[in-house]
Amino acid sequence: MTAPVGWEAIRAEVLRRIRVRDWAPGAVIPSETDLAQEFGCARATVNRALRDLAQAGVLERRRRAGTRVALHPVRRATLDIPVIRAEVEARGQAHAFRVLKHVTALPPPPVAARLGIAPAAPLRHILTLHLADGRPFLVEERWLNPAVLPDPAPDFAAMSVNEWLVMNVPYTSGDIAFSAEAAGAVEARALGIDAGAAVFVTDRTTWTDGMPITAVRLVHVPGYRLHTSL
Amino acid sequence: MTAPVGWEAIRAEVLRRIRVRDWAPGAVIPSETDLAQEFGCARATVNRALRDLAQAGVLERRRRAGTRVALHPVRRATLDIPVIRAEVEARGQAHAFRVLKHVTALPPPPVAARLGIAPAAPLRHILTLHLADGRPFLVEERWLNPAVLPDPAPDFAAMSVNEWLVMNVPYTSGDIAFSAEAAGAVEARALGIDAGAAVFVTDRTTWTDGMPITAVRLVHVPGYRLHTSL
DNA sequence: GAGTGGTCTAGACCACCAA
DNA sequence: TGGTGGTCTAGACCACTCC
Repeated sequence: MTAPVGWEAIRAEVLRRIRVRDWAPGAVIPSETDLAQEFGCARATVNRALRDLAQAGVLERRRRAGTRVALHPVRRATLDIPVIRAEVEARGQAHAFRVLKHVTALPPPPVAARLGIAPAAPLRHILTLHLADGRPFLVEERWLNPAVLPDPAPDFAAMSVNEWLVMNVPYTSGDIAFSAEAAGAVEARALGIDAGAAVFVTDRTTWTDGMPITAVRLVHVPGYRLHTSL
Repeated sequence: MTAPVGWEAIRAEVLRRIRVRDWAPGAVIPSETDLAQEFGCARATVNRALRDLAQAGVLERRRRAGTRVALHPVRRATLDIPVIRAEVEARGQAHAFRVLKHVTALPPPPVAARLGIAPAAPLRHILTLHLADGRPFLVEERWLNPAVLPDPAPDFAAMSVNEWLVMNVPYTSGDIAFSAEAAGAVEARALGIDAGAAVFVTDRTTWTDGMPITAVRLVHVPGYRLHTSL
């Protein structure tokens, strides 16, 4: 065997051994120390390769117990979630948006529950239609915690809420859910489609340091596909 | 300032400086060497923290050019894609499946194109209904390259194709697309829903070393949600 | 050419946890 | 309690690329 050089080569070699069943699913593989000796490199280099594979879901590592080949190989894919404007422009289309509605109101109970706030706390309710080359792209329905807004509130007609938040309240934690739903009347009219058409929906809720920021629901135009690679 | 200890503390401190606009989007931050000196740690530790943030999409790093705060903060989420059986069992439900159809046939041109093979090459065409607690969960329509099957072909009535592939053809590369569609007649009948209902669809194509393995289309029962966190 | 990040080394200490 | 992975160090060389 030619000795692998570099942590990527070691990763490739480890993958090869898994593929050819040299190391079977569930089996413990040699320790970092042993592999470093076999490959003729420092343990840190082996560590780098194995850590990468563990993050990818191929290996499971536990102190003392050692490193095992994952029994139920969970494929882990990464999704890029860009600003809507960037997503449209990445398709080579021109982005524009129109604020359809902007009020302060009480959120419906499910939204309040998702954000973890009292249902009696009023939030900004903003409905935005995003356009790609002038054609409807998606409807953004957002409930926004007014506490994150500066005193002279930003002009959401100039910069979309989506973009303002990303630029001004960075790195929040949150969760996302994707689903397929039948378009409601409001969304259908905004998107120019028939009510009841199958639409791709993204529900996102974000916090920063435990403070709820926003709950947003993106209703994409029919035909939208969310892509990624393994 | 209390000196951060450990690469995670350094990552947190860097994030804090970005959040408070100490380092603005697009701006170049100090070099690893400088930060290591400031934090009183080795450069490798700073490197670990910055590399992690770059992978998360918060920073952009280029040799010689230095490290910049990302201008268009792309959120990067990771999706876990388990075996269907594991996904059902993770909900605390019992998994079962029925093979509805299993033939050798020519794939429709779009499928052949996606796999990158000649349209005249026959593939296995397998339609499987997956059940959760006895109720329809999803329909799996798969086109499978027969070249990956061993000579006594596995018994897909005992182990689903999905699971057999994951256990026997590990770590392929591929791509995934998610979309919302109106249920077709066949899928609707199998899932026990009305044709035209909005269904969540996963399209996955996988290769190994450039050899096409399979193209699969998962049609989920209405109400299915794909979850992840940021 | 010079300065950046990318990587590797040889060694060390520590947290954890199965035996 | 010993062996494992997790991390850190201080130093080094290299690849890349902007100037």
